[in-house]
Amino acid sequence: MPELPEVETIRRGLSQFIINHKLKNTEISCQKSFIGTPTTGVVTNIRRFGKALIIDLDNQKSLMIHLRMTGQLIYDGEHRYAAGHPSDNFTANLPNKQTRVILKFDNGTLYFNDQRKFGFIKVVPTVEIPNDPFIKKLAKEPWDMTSDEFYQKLQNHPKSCIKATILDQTIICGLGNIYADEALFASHIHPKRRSGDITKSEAKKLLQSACNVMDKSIDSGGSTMATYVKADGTKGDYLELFAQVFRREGKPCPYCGTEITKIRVAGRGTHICPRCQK
DNA sequence: CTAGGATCCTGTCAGC
DNA sequence: TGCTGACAGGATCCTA
Repeated sequence: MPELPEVETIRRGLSQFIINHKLKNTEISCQKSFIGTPTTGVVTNIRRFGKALIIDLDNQKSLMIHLRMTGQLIYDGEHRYAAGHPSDNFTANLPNKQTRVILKFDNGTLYFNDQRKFGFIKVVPTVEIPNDPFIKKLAKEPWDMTSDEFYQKLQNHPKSCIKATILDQTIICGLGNIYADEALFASHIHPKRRSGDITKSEAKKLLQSACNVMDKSIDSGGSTMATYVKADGTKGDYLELFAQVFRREGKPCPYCGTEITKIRVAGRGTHICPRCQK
């Protein structure tokens, strides 16, 4: 998905458009994508827990949205605001084949598109959000965790490789495949290292790197979206703004010039500088 | 309990 | 052209 920075970007953007506006109607074209009974109400707040987005309504209900791998939220009203899995849908005429749910507001329409149907929108009583099985299990986000705490968590999974460990949302929350690779590269840690072999100072560096790469992405989120909104259909390459290794296999490492390679770790495509990351 | 692999689903791309 | 397999910005379930 859309990892934490993308969801935060969506949260900030959507807040501008739909807070204090009424959700009037829901159209569902894929049952799997919508859990619970559609509801109506005025949006009072938009929150985020890790990669989950929560839209609170004034009727004690909330919409919990998880985009998983290919989810997108595209708001179309006076302005268009699109975020999530990048694709031509950001500027396409909607709804289209990948539109799974349409939320109609009094001032515009929010399209939930999701190619692979892994994501969902779920109606939950607002008070029950903290008890939702997914929300409940989430660990702290990197900014809220001390490096000692993080180090201890790694020690609890000594035999798991470090990449798998930091992708686990119950251990540290927010990183996905891109930011995991970027954070490991910035810390000069090879993704296949056993978590138990990570030293205290490496853990500290990794935690800081996780904060840094996601901060940087969140900071550029606004301009990224502006690029996509352009009427001429110009596509902003979101990754170019900050990625040092992700999807850069065959290109030189920005530090040492060694060719970046792509390997498989924890079942995921993984990008490393074979020289910088040991 | 852990760690790793299969799985959900659609679409695209490389290789024959 | 058409087919096939691999793979994809995530998380869960199953197995050993």
